[in-house]
Amino acid sequence: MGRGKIEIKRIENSTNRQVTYSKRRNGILKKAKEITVLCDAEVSLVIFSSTGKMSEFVSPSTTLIKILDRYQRTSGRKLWDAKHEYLNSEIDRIKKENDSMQIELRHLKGEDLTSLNPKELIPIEDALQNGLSKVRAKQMEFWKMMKKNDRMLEEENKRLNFILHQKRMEMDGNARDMENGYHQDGTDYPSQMPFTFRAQPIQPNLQGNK
Amino acid sequence: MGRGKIEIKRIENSTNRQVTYSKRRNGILKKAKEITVLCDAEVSLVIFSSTGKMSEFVSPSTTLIKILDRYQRTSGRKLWDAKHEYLNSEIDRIKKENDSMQIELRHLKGEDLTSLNPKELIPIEDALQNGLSKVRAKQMEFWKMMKKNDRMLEEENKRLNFILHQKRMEMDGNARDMENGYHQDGTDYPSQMPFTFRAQPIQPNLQGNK
DNA sequence: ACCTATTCATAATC
DNA sequence: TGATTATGAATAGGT
Repeated sequence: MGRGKIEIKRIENSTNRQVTYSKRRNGILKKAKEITVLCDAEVSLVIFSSTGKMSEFVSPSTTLIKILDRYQRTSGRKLWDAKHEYLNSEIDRIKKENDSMQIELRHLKGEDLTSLNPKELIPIEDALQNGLSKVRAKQMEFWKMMKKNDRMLEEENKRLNFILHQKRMEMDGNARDMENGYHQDGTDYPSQMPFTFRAQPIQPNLQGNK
Repeated sequence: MGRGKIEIKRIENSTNRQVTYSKRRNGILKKAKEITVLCDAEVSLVIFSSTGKMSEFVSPSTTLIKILDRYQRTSGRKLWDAKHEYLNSEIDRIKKENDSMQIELRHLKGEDLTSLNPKELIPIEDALQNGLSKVRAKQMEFWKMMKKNDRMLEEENKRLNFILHQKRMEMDGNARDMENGYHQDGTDYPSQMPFTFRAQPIQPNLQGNK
């Protein structure tokens, strides 16, 4: 294609070579784009000219890294070294751990039981029973704490009401005094404030941390 | 180029797409070879078809790894490190998943409950209750199956005993015949073995699979 | 997988 | 470099 046929061998004239390079590089890039669109293929293309200039194309649906990853998996050849192998093995290890936990969780939730035989159901039942009693013990604990707290609040309430009542009585007395012309400023007020208003609510960790 | 112009967009007909893919892939590979020879460029080309088949070309003067190394140096973009980071983030992600599952498991087993408040205990209790009832339903299922099996075995037993009894009667008859001078060697011994010893237990899948 | 009309890429030239 | 164009290559559609 072109004004004449050319042999496929190194173009000796460097200018010519350079020109041909540009044209053909564009051609290949175009073709690469086209095949990705037409055939939804995944392409990665990296070209270095003889002068060291780089051109690249990667299908928009992916990345060079993903393609190289897939390359390794498909071809079996390794591009990355020990570090990556280590990380990969680590991922495998954790994933396995994950899977077994998932299975255990499922079983505890009563899912996927069909694959189990009666002997295997026993420890699951035990675990559930045990967990349930522990959870309920905890709830009981909370319950008792709340009840205790309730009682204390009630008592406190009574006490406050009592004090309040007394206070009212005093005030009535003062008011009568004032009417009788006897005056005094309120500097003694703070000491008259009931203790309980300063007390912190008695909740040993009822809300939990979190 | 071709019998008609085509738009550059995904070819919907899959057969057609596959055919076009093959043709164009060959075209690109050829062009890649040509440019390396004509312009002594370095090319790496990796293509995955939509069906997952891989094709590759790397200039003979080099290797994919060398090209990728050069890619990193030239573009400044990191391939190995990026891969590294990706793997690390993946590990983090899975580990987090792991942790949350572990916590859930612990809670279901009644451990680490101190960090929870009463409201958080409810769904755990529910899950346990639910799991327990499912596990017990499964056990009940097994139980029924076993009982049914038992009944069948019992009936079978009765039947066999009956047959055995009949057999003995017959034999007694024979024995009397023999005592009357009618002899025969002991080849019939096996038939004297109670049938029941040969009967296979009827277990419709009691062990489950696995 | 092969065929061929057609479109496309590009070598040569300016 | 960039544009032009004659020519060979690539390939779409059909068999």
